[in-house]
Amino acid sequence: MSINRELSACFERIASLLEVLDANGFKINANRKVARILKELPEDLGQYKDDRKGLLAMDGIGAGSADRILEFLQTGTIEELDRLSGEIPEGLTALLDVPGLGPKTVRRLWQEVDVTSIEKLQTAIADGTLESMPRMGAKTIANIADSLAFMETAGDRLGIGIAMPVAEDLVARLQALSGTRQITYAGSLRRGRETIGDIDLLAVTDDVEQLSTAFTESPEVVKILARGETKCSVRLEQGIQIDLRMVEHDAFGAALMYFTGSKEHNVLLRERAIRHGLRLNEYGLFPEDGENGTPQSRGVAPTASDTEESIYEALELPYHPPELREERDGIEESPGKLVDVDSIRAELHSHTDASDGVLSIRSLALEAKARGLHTIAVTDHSRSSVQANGLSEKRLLAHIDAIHEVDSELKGIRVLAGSEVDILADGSLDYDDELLAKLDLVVASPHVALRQDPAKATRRLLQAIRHPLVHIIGHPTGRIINRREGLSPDMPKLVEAARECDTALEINANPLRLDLRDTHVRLAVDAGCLISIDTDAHRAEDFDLLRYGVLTARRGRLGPDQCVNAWTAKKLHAWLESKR
DNA sequence: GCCGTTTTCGGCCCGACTGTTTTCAGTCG
Repeated sequence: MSINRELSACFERIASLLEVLDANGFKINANRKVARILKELPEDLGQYKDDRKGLLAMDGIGAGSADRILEFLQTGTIEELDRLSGEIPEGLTALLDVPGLGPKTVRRLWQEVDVTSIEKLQTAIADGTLESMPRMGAKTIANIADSLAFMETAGDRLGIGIAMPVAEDLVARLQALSGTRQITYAGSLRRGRETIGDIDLLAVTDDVEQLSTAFTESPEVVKILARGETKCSVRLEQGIQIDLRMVEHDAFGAALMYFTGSKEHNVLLRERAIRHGLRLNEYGLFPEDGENGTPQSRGVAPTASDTEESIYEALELPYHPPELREERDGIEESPGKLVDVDSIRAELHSHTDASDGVLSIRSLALEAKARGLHTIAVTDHSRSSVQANGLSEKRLLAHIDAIHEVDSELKGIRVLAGSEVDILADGSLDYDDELLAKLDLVVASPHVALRQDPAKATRRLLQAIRHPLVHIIGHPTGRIINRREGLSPDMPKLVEAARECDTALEINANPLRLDLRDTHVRLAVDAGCLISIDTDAHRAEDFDLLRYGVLTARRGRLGPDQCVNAWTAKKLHAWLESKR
């Protein structure tokens, strides 16, 4: 585990321990916030060992946290964490992960019936101990038992590539109901996060009963978690939780903003509203009149509510697209122009049946042309990728000729001869320079030795970035979401070298990869680095994965000027030519 | 614990639903 994740886990644990000890809620939140900051930090925390000022410069890290981070970097432990851990039984905080159990209940379980672990909780349910507790009725106990059973089967957060089709399918079906006027997904899915905890739907309907019934009785629903006047919540067989909120048409913008989040973004907006003498909730932005009760219930007319744009405007803020509503995104800075799916005109990383794809060169090119691209690069695997049927030098030479032949036959699209060349463990490339120079485009990617230590990985990738014949570094870390952590190179160093050498870093759009990840993209964009968004297509439908790469790019604030795939054919080809 | 466009002290977002109670605490997002 990287030092960043390790430290983040320490602060997360401190927060949980404080929570069970019933400490000040703001103090708990402050620790959680530090945990999130450290988890997302793109650079290695090790470099802050003697840099207290650098730590304090991060928004959300104060003197207390800075000192604890330094303590950990210098001694490997945090005294406060050890002390808190000593006050609380070992397995107790694990109970906080049980849906429906919060700190108050966990504390009561511990102090009243000596339940201090998941195992003891199961026993206490089975032998009836739980029933002896006040305010612990049959329904509550049944819900806890159900949550425990659910936890045994539920795995990691859902990848966006799984969640998006589920959400779109459900939205389409509910949209078709006669009473549904408007329905869309919100939450982290709309923000384009790489993984999703649950799916949030937001709807305007003339028939609450019809929509609620259709939703809760969908065939894939295995449990109804809640069903109220404005909110329903269900769990699907895949273990996905889906919340449906029903709102009035006039409040759709406020509700969409609220349920899109992030929570932290909402808090920033609300705090700003208060400073402007306003009050923001999911029903609208209201003037603050000092009266008790919610403004919507008292019939106060909102200053803005029907669209997100109108609310940002009323708060005198630039509009923030959903992808830029994370805690790390300030609210005052204008996001500027971002890439979108329509602005992508070139695919620079794709495979044919010559290696591990399924399409012929010609079919692949026609697929690209049908999608309005002006350029497609065929980049089959190199010789070391035996598992992917990588091409020997001899096969590659013949392949180059075959690609150029298709290029000369097809009108309306340029078909480039490229290769996805392995970056070997020592940083050298899988073909010699003479052969690489014959290619129109070289994508260099790591496929093996993905557990290298960070220093080695950094040297390895720097060597590839600086190679004069390399255009793009493909999926730079090699991570697979939820399955493989991949390399942890010193990203600021890579980004700096990439900028100097005019080498692009790839956002691999495959939802299992999304590599570069959003925080790395941001770092690269800020450094002035070139970025390539590619689908790594192995079959026709893979071209549709582009959207996930674009979402990640937008989360990193990538504009069309720095995205080589958004360039005109002339500009793109000139850049490729400059490395020949 | 963090922070400052009235503050270095005193704030720190807001509402829905559930279950167990007879008016609300706890949890969640």
